[in-house]
Formats: sequence, C-alpha cells, structure tokens
Amino acid sequence: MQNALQALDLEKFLPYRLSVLAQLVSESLHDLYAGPFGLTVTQWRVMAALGRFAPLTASEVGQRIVMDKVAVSRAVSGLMKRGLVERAADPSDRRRASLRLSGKGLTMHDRIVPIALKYQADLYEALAPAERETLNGLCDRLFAHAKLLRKTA
Amino acid sequence: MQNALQALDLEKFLPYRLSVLAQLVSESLHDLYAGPFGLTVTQWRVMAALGRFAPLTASEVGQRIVMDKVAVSRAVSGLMKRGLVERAADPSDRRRASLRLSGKGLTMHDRIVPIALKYQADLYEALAPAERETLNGLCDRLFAHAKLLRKTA
DNA sequence: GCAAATTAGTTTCAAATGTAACTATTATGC
DNA sequence: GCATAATAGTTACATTTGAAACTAATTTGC
Repeated sequence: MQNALQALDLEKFLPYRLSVLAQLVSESLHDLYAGPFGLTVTQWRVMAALGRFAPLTASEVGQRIVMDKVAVSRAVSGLMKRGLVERAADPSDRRRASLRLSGKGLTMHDRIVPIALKYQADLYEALAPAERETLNGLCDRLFAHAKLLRKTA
Repeated sequence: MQNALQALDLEKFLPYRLSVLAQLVSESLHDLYAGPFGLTVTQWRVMAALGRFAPLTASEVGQRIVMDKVAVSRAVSGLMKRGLVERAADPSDRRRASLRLSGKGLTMHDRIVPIALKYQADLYEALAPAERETLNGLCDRLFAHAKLLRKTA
C-alpha cells in the first residue's frame, strides 16, 4: 500500500478546529443549565429569543436562532408542556401563533441569563478586551463569507 | 407579565456565535464530499486521521479526532463494509486491532483531501494572511481556556 | 371567485447519537 | 496462580434529529 499523496492535518484544519471549539464551549455551557433547569440547547435558545424579542411566531424564532421549523416546533412543544411558554393564536392569520414566555418561563429565563453571561465572561478571560473585538470581527467576516460560498457553490 | 430583567442577545453571545459559524462551515464542507463519496462527517474524519497517521487503533483514532469509542466503532464498521478501511489484529494484544486505509480508501482519501483544502482556502479568502494567524491563535487560547474551565467547574 | 400555489406549523418514519451493558482479553493484587 | 479490576471494542436500547409528508389557513393568478 502506498502512502497518501497529501494528508490533511485535522488539528490545523479550520473547519475541524471551529467544530471542536464550538462543541466544547456549547457543551460546557449546557452543563451549567441542563442539570438545574432541564433544558436542551434548542429549548434554551428559544427561551432566550423570546426573552429578548417576544412576542414572536415560531417562524420568527427559527430565523432568530438559525433553526429549522421542525426543531422549533419540538422545542416549543416541550416548553409548553412545562408551562414555560404561552401560545396565542393570531386572529388575523390563524396559521400563526405568537409565542411568549409565561411568568414561570420568565423567572427561569432570568435565572439562566446571568449564568450564561458569567460563562461568557469566564471564557473571555482568555483574551484581552481588544482581542475579543478582533475575534468577533473575524468570526463575522468568516461567517458572511461562508454564507456567500454556500450560495455560489 | 413583566419583561426580562436582563436579556441575552444571542447574536452577540460568543458560544452561540461559535456554534452557528462552526455548523455552517461544517455543513458546507460536508456538502462537498457527502454527495460524491457518501461519507458522514465522522467517517471522513476517521479516514483523514488514518490517511495521516495510520496505522492507528480505534482508540487512537478517537483521541485524534475527539470522538468517543462508540462513534468511532460505528464509523469504522461502515467504512469496512465499503472496503475503505482494513483491520489487522494485533498479535501482542488481541483486544486491539490496527486500522489503515485500503487501496480503495486511500484513493478516495486522496481525492477528498484537495477538495477539503480548497474549501479551507476559499474560506480563508475572507481574511488577510496575518488575520488567519490571529484567528488560529485566538481559537487555540479560547479552546485551552474552555478546557480549563470545564475541569475546574 | 375559485383552483392552484404558498405559508405556518405538526406529525411520521428512518437514520444518527448517547448511555449503559456486554464480550473478550490483558493487567493487577494478594 | 487465581480472583478482581481494567481496557478495547461492540451491541442494545432509548432518545434526538432530519427529511418528507401532511393538515390547515391564506394568498395568487386568471
């Protein structure tokens, strides 16, 4: 058997690095709220979107958190069963329903937000303030470019 | 109902941003090799690890690509069924088996590597060379710090 | 104003994934 | 040297996820 012509060093390969970093960070944060509050990542993102922008329809939530409508539907269904989210039918368009946090949901939201912000602050301690700006700028540009590549490809 | 005391703007929240960026990049790359070669992300990572470092045991593959042994086992099983990977029992320890790409697997590997590197190059066009270095350095430090936080927490 | 196409959202079925239990083999402790 | 523990890897079961089909309501085109 011959050797590979050209090998790909995963450890230096950007898509792989981003994936591993994002997974570690996402799981670490999830560990902080999953136990006490029993939420999945998607459920928490739905709650965060509603905490900031309610009322929103399910579609609008999906756009905010970059999540397809099936995932949003399931997350909302779980949150409604636990009484964390309320749904109100839109009289002018009965396909739509506007969603908002219930009182109970808002209480939980307000307890999780500081935990999430604290984790972000802890994470940012690895970087100087100017570097945080830099990182965010670079991520923004990468993201925009990746979207562009996807469309043209 | 009252409003949230403090809201979390997901669009500016680092864990969320990393997650969305990594997902977009990972899916875009997957689109490039999934169709022609029918590989999952995990299968491709196993092949990449073997292309670079074979022979490896399943455990060693798992360490390289940060993947638990069940996922590796399943990916390898799929790759063996397609004749892309070969397994040789280790005579000195019959629990272990060393894995390597077959000739067919190597051929596929050598066709995918340039595609992956091309995608990375396209992605990097969003950034100046110095910025690429900067991004990688910042990601490294964030990753190390996130691992540290996880242990201490 | 009505048939056809769109849109919002849910349900269904298959595939992917995670956790725990399991088999087989090797290492450890007494 | 034999029982116990640890390790490599697989299998089984339950849960999550994704794609496609579906329901219900609204909009569009003629």
